[in-house]
Amino acid sequence: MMKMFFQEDAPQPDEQLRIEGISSPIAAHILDFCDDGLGDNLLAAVTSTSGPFAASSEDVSSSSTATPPLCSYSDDIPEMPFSPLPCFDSTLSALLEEEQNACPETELIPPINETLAAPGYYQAAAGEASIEQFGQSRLPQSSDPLLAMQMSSTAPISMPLAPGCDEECLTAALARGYMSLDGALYPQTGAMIPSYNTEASKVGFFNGNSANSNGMVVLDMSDIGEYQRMMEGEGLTRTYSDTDSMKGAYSNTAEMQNGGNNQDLINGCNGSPPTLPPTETSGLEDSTFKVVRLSAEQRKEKIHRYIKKRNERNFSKKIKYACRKTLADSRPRVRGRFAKNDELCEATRSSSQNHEQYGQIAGADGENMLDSSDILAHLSGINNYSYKYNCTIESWI
DNA sequence: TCGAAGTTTTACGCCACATAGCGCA
DNA sequence: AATGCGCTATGTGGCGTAAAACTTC
Repeated sequence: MMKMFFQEDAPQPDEQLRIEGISSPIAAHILDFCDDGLGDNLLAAVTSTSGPFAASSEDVSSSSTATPPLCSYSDDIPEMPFSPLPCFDSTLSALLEEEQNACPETELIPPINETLAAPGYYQAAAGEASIEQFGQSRLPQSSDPLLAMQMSSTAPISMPLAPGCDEECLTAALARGYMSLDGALYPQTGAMIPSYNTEASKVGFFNGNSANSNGMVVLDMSDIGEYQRMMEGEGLTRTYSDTDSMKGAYSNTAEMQNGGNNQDLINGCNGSPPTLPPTETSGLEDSTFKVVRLSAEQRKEKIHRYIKKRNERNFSKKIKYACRKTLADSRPRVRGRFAKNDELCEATRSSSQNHEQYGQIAGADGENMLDSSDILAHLSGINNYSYKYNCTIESWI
């Protein structure tokens, strides 16, 4: 039934991608079950925060290349293709959790981007192996003054927030530590990014006020929450409803809506220095931003709730029926496929006959005599097959 | 810069059969 | 209402393979 559904009823992947105007299969996958308004928000999040993936292949034709823009920080840092997944996943995770609470059937839906969302991924996130996953969050190590200025508090590198991305998204991203805290959120503190430090569970934290030459402070992931609390206590927390902060980060409304060179602003890269908005028109004045300023207590509660949910996640494959798994594990296989019991019995009998003949021949001198386990080894799944199919054993006895 | 060739990665179908779930008597 | 029977759909894991993605020349 499922096959019939997918093959006959459901749009083909490519077709659906064209329909949805999404170039990313993952994004299309997400939209499959997010068509109740949430999908709109998600789509908005994708289109506004991840420019390269925002348009379909047709739309991309207007640009010079369909490939994501590459960051050119400095010579000693390899260029990394931009990927919208981490931030998007962070946003999505928070959104989906709410959806799952509302709709139990989502349990049957495979989790999106499990790898990125898996708890263990955080351990690797700070390592080099996974750094490209967060390419959009990398900050330049260049000595370019302009880029350095981008890293400072006065000219923050900010993550433009998608219309419809609510506070939950924000706290989710904050809790994961992959969304910039700079600019729109924490203009005085600098951007938090995954560091190049290979130590697990640590993130680099750029602090414009730091005495460190790089202005970078390394925090444990567990410290992020503490940092959040600290900032709340200092009254420095700003939501993205704060128009002042957003002005510095994103004052060009048209640019926001177009998605335009969002990545340029985010990364301060893409080969050329980011273009600072020429006007002071705040995009937050747009009616699409309907946000509520939360109190420190509410914010803390949301973050705590998110972290709690995250920790309670089960990212491993869900086995609905353990008995079926046991059976499947013990079921005989032929080239990976389940084999009939009769076929196995016949094959075993045949093997046993050959074994008997071969044993008579090779066993004369005691050499080259095959052990019964060698024959059994040719039958996939035979190791666990003795629970029921005793015929194979009996045939040798 | 482009294209061909080769390599690697990813996604999915296939298989048998116990079992859940349903309708019917 | 409870029980038994028959039928169908579902779920389970490892392997092969096509397709996609990537690399090299």
